[in-house]
Amino acid sequence: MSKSSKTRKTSRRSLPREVRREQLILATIKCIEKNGLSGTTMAQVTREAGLSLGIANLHFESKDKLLIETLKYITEEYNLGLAAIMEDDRYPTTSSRIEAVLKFDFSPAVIRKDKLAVWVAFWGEARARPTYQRICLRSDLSAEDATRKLFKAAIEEGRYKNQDAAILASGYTAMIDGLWLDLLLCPAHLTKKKARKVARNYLANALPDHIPQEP
Amino acid sequence: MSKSSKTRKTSRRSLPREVRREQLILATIKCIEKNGLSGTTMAQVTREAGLSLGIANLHFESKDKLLIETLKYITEEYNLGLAAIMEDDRYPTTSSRIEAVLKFDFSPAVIRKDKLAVWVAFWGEARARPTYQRICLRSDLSAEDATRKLFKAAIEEGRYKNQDAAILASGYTAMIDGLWLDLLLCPAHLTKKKARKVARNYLANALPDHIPQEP
DNA sequence: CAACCGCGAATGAACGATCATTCATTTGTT
DNA sequence: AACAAATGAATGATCGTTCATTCGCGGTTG
Repeated sequence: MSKSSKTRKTSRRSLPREVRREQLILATIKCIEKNGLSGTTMAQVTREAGLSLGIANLHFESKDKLLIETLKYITEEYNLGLAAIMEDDRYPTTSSRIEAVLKFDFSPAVIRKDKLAVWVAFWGEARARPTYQRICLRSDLSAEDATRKLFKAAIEEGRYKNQDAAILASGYTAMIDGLWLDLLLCPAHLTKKKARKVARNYLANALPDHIPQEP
Repeated sequence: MSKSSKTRKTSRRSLPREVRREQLILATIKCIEKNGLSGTTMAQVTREAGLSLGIANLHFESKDKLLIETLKYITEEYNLGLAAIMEDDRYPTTSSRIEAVLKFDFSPAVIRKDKLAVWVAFWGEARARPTYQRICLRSDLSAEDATRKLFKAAIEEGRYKNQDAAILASGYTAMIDGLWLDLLLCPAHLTKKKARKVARNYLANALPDHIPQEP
């Protein structure tokens, strides 16, 4: 009871702009998971958030802006997580850093169904919406850039024959996207554990001295 | 008189049901490429086809049915192409058959932008639409089943260590999906040639005695 | 401490735009 | 002439957006 001084929030009507915006973005993610992007309406989003119809247009200018902020929310969260691994100096070896990326890409927070559904939904509309495409592209290039640096270091350390860091990075990025898609579309056929094994097998075949087949 | 004389090239107004249906499906593919799935309207589809507004509801029962038939059109075309390679007895070796699959997956007919746009658009809505999901799933499992058989044969021939046909097939399918996505979203960054090299590198690392790094 | 007030956040009914669908009518084929 | 295919204006439903109104909060006053 006395633990928190903010327990009187229940009947509060006004909240800071940033709090409302995040409430609405989280509600949008849930709606996209349940109804798809084309089935997501302002009425559903605001009802999911437990707020009134007009509030989304109050804090975001339009539905389009709300969707764009939702996409940014998801991509930035992922890219920040990846950047944290790249900049963390507690990894002593290239090998351990690659292992960390592999673990991160299949961590519960990343492969949550609702977030995967948002990625895939925006991919589907990106070609027709330049803004979506730009955000997806930036995120994709950022992730590929990070892994390319890692693979380049590994290739130099291991003197692997026939390996090209750019090719490996493109392949790894594509495989992660494809595995996320399959986790979403065929969860009964592709488990999280198997997906991780598939990705590990790819890296283990390319960089055998850095990544073992079994962890 | 005789029914065989269909060669009347006059600007017929009436055409067989199946011709009309295909005209509309092809127009739908173009519309999805240009406007996305949520931006595709009956008015746009019928205008793209050069026909009147009401004709889509005449030959398909509803917009939903038209979209489902469009998805089936794309997935069946792909799966038939893959099945043709699997059943063609002119391939003397497992190796040559895998090469044929690799070539097929990046052939001009398969990676045409409009068709890739349709794949990705339906992936984005599949989670919210059981019918879409079922069609995508069936196609995915069919493709994975074919490649798994190929990889199983290769593994037995080559006595590779640490390779699992099911894992390889899941990885190959995921990578192809991911590369198609990147070809669509970042054509400036990932060329067709590079994408093919990425996929080849994956198989060459896993099955070095069957697939060379360079063709 | 209590009563009051003004500001701005929040609300939701109403509006207008968009779109799938229908069907009476037109037009081509046999 | 009889039939079927094709047309497109009209219809009704859905949804994003607006804005007059409501209501809670922090500050002020007595």
